[in-house]
Amino acid sequence: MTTAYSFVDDYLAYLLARSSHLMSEQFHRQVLAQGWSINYWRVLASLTNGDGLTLTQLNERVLFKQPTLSKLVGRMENEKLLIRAKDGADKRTIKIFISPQGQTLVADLLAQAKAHEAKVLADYSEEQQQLLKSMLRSLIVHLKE
Amino acid sequence: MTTAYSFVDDYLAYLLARSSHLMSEQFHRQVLAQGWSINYWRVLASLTNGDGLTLTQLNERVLFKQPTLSKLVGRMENEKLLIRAKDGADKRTIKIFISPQGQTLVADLLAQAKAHEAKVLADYSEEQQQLLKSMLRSLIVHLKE
DNA sequence: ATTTTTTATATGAAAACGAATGCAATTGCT
DNA sequence: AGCAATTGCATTCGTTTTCATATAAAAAAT
Repeated sequence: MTTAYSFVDDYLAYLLARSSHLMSEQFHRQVLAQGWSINYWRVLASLTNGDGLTLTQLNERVLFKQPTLSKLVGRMENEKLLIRAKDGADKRTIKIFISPQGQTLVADLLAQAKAHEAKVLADYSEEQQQLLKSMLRSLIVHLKE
Repeated sequence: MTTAYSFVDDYLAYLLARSSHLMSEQFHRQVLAQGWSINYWRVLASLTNGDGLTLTQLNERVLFKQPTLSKLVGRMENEKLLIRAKDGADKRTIKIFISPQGQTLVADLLAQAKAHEAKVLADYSEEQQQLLKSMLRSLIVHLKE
């Protein structure tokens, strides 16, 4: 018998939720302390890789509900962090880009995020770090079916 | 060079958030389809192991903000899923128990949750499952400092 | 033994969220 | 081509969340 754990401590969904929560919380305090919102950070970080995403594409990465993101993007556009542009091909979609102001902000936050991650993972070997990440990537692919 | 990933795909906080989100979302749909709220499930699941937790103890497990949980517990008490009792020792604290109605509900949901987890993890070996979980437990302990 | 600080919970006002819905553009059917 | 079904995004409105704060009890300090 090796059931020394309570239900949640052996329940994958909970272990993921809890580790995610703790990991993000630490960094979020940093972001908040600089006067920025966590949601802003999440949107900007999700936009860094490409040249613009539609709202739907962005929503898939940023893990919000569509009305939430729609309003959030509106606010961020008002604050000149994003640019919303109609895309030629499909007239229903909008394409969302990071503005120059957004770029400087996100560059700063990205550096901080990497530094935070490095600090958290400092006690783990490179192999362990890559193993954990690759297991999570595998799980994500698996869950997307 | 092995940088085939965008920032977020190599960022642990994101991998955790995304896998957590996907893992929970599937089960949450089941819960919602039965007319129950996700937050109810989370509270009940977090209460299964002991004989009552104080609000603060419960809050640490359930990952909400304190006022959120306070009101949530109030609602759940109104719906006879929980029992709030003043604890003798410290007159400030309340102790929260699952009611008989709550017990039958949570027993049902627990079985479903375990079945869901088993289904998701079916393609992974027992060793892989335990490795992933133990890595997450380690990370959680590490993040709590 | 007071006073101060900290801890545990509750609550009110304001903000955010999300389900439902609306509208417009696109795709699929026949 | 014409009509139905679907997709992409915005908005409304009831509910939930949360920040700030209140209250009361316990612990710490003096």
